[in-house]
Amino acid sequence: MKFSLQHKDTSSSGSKARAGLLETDHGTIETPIFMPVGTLGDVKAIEHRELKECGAQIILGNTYHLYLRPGTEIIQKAGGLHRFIGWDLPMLTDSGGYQVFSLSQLRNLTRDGVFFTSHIDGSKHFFRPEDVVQIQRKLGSDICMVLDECPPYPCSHDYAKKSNDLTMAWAERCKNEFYNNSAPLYGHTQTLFPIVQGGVYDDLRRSSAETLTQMDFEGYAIGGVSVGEPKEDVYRIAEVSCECLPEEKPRYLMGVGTPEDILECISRGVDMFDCVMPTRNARNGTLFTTWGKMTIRNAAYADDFSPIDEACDCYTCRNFSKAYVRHLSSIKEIVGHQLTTIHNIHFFLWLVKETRRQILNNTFTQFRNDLLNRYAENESKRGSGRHQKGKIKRKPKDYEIHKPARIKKLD
RNA sequence: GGGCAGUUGGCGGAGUGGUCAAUCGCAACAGACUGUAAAUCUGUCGGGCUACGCCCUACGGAGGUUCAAAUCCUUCACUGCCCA
Repeated sequence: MKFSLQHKDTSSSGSKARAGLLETDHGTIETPIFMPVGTLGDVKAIEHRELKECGAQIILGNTYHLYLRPGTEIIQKAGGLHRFIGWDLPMLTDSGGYQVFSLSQLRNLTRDGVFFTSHIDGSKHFFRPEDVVQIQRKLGSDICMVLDECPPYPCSHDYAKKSNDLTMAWAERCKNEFYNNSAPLYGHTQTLFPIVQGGVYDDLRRSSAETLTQMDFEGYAIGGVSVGEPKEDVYRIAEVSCECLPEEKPRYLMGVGTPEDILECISRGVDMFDCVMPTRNARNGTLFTTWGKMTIRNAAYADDFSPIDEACDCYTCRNFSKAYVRHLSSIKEIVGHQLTTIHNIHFFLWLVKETRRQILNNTFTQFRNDLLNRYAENESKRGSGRHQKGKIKRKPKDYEIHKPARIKKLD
C-alpha cells in the first residue's frame, strides 16, 4: 500500500483538510473517502454493481462476523474474500474490536484476548490479537485492522488508560504477527492499521497516537468514538489524534458518521471514514440530501412526485419520485430498501468526492460552511414540526445494556 | 319459519358487574439510528381541557335491573352456521 498526500487545503487558517491517493493492489482510493460497511460480505440492500455505480471505491467487511459465518475456511477455499464475494476493488476488514463494545454482554476481556460467546449459536470463541491477524490473512483484505478494545462511554480516565494500554499491547502483538509470522495468501499485498484509543481524554489520545506512531504503521485509525459521547468530543478527539499522527500517513476515523461529522472531521485532518448510517438509516426511512435529512415515510411526501433531491443524480433520484419511494419504504418492500440505500450511499460518496474537489480547489471551508448552515437550518425546521410530547429515550434491550467492560488478569 | 353463535375503538381481536377510554397485534402518525446481533427500536394513537390531573362521548340500537353495566335482563336490527 502506498499513500501520497496530494494537497493540503488552504481555504482557511483553521482547515487541516487534505486530499490524497491510497494505492492498493485492488485499485487506488481517492481521499477523503467514505467506505460503505459490508459486515457480512455484502453492503445491505445494495448489489456490488450498484455500489460501483454510486462511486464506491472500497468497502468494509468484519472479521468477527465472517469468521462465524460462513467461516474462515470457506472463504479461504474460495480464494479469499474478494473472490468469495465477487468484489474486485479494495476492502478493509474490521477486527472485531467494535464487537467488544456492541456485544459486551457476550464477551469477556482478558489480557491475552477476547472470549466471545457467539450471538448466533452460543458457541465459544477466543480471539487473541494474533488470531485476528491470521484470520484477516485468510480473508485477504487490503487493509487489516488490529484487535482493539472499543471502550464504552462514559468511561473513567483510569479505565480508558488501562483499556488503551491493552490496545497498545495488542497493536504490538498484531504487528509482530502480521510482519514476522504471516504472509499474504493470494498474491496481493495487505497492510495493517492500528487503532488510537483513550476515550475522551486528550492526554490519553495523544499518548496513544504517539505510541502507535513510534511503532510505525502504513496508516492509522482512530477508534472508540460514536459510542454515545457528545459531538464536540468526537471532533476534539479527531483533532488531537490527527495532530499526533504522522502527516504522510492516512488517518481513518472509525464509525463516523453523519454528513456533518464527516465534514467536521475532514477539516481536522481525517482521510477515511466508515459508518452504517447511510445503509441502516436508508432501510429505516431516513434519507440524506444536499439540503439536510428527511424521513421519506412521512405523510407529507405521499403525493410529492418530485425526486428526493433535485441535485442528486443517483439511480433513485433520476427515475423515481418521493411519493413512490415513500410508498415502497413505508410498506417495507425490498425494492424500497434498495432504492433508499442507493440514494444514501450515492449521497455519502458524492459528499466526499465533492469535498475532495473543493479541497483541491482551495474552497473547502466555504463549501463546508454552506453545507453545515443549510443542514442546521433544515434541522431547526424539522424540530419545529415535531409532535413529540417529550424527549423519548429508547429502552435498551437486555443485550444492549453495556455492562462495564472488564479486563481480567491484567495484573 | 326454527335452533345455535355472534355484533368491542380504522382493521383483527381480548375483556364477561366496579381496579375499562378498554390487554394485544396490524394499520396510521412522529422520532431515533454513527468500526451493523438493526428491513430495527421508541413514543403517540376517541374528543376536549386551566393536561403527571379533570371533563365529555363511547363496546350494534332502544329500554330495564343495579350504588355501579362493554359485561346481567327484555326487545329490535344485522351477520354466520345448522335444521325445515
